[in-house]
Amino acid sequence: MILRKALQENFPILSEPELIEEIMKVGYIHEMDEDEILIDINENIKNLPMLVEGSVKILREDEDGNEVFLYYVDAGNTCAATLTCCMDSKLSNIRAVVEEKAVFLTIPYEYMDIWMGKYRSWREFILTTYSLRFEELLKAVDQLAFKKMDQRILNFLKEKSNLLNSKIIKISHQQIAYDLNTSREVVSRILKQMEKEKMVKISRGQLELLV
Amino acid sequence: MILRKALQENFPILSEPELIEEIMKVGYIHEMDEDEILIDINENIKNLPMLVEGSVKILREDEDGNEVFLYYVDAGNTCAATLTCCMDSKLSNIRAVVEEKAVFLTIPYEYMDIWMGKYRSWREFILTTYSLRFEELLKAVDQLAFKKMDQRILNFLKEKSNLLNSKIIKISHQQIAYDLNTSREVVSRILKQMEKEKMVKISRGQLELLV
DNA sequence: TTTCGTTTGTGATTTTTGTCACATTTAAAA
DNA sequence: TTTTAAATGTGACAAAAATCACAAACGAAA
Repeated sequence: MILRKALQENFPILSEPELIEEIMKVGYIHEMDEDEILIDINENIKNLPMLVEGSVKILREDEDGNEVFLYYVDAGNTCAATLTCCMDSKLSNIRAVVEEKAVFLTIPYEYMDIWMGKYRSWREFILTTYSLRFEELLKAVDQLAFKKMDQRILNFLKEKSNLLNSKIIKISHQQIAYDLNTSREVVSRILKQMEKEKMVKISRGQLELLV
Repeated sequence: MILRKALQENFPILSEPELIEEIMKVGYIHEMDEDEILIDINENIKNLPMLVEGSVKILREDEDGNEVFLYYVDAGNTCAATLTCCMDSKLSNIRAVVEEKAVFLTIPYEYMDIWMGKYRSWREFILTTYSLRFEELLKAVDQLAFKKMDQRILNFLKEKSNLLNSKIIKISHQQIAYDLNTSREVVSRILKQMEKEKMVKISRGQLELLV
């Protein structure tokens, strides 16, 4: 019952009644707390997590363990990198960490392909997901290729503020540094400068975005 | 006849005979020379170009006209960004420039969705394309996020050498600078250093990769 | 052969980012 | 209240990249 409502509200694109019935049969609800790792790098993924509540941060890692933030996935969406893994049964090439306490609707991967042939709206959902994630990834490329660190920090804060729907962001300078693959000192200096320019208000473990 | 052979050789994944017949009916062959722009930013794309011969370079541009290289598409493939455009009838968010004289098999966009429902192998082709391009894009992110300019140049040359299947690469320092969104001087200096380390041999308008 | 445009070389300087070594501050736990 | 760990501030310095201002070399065309 609750599942049905969650589907209707968050995934209205999935409109075919028979598809919804199938999802009800094979999907199950799963919860995870902030900072828990939903998907790790090189993990073998057997289920597609469709996000019903909360949000997830997608990260990329290099050989030395350096991380870089790619994009957020929030309610009504799922991660394209995961689609790939499920379909081709490959290992995950990204990490997904719960950003806000999350509720998932989890679909065993074997149905993904079956439903592709059977349900028009499932096809639309999968393709829309790819399309959206591709665009998100291009936005990440833009930041990395064209922006200096001050712009990247500002943009990162704006995105996060948007996601949380709050101008107040609980995060340490070190965490920002991890997400943007830079050093804590650099973040601190730039934030200080931004405070001078009345763009943020700095408190311990918290920032208020003023723009 | 030639078209049928081109399909068989380059897109063996498209295995259903009826699909092949449909492609024969609605697809047509199109040629383009080196440096011609196949798709430009903000272009409205009405056809899906499936690459039968040659290769194409995919670029991203920012507001100021700076460019950055994303990945190559070669025979047997198509561009994911273009899929998105065709399906959702959005404008292109990337530029595609012919790298090696190219032959395309062009499909009017209205068939893309129809075939998704009708042909299993077409679905596989589209999803495989998305999956491959997504991975390519992640590789581009890795370069931008984690590598210094010397590594990026070396990697760029290796990719290009691989694509062309030749250790000899005809390119100016300026063009490398454009593709990596840096300055010509930086490229020249780093190449000079790489020459000292016996990694390349520099000639005017040409490089030989020694590693 | 001379001319001219493109390509490459290079030194000097600045900006941006990263690193190191500590000092301080603050919130929470003991 | 005291202790402790995490978070932040800061100056000095190094490294990487960008910018500027030319000089030189080369190849194609006149």
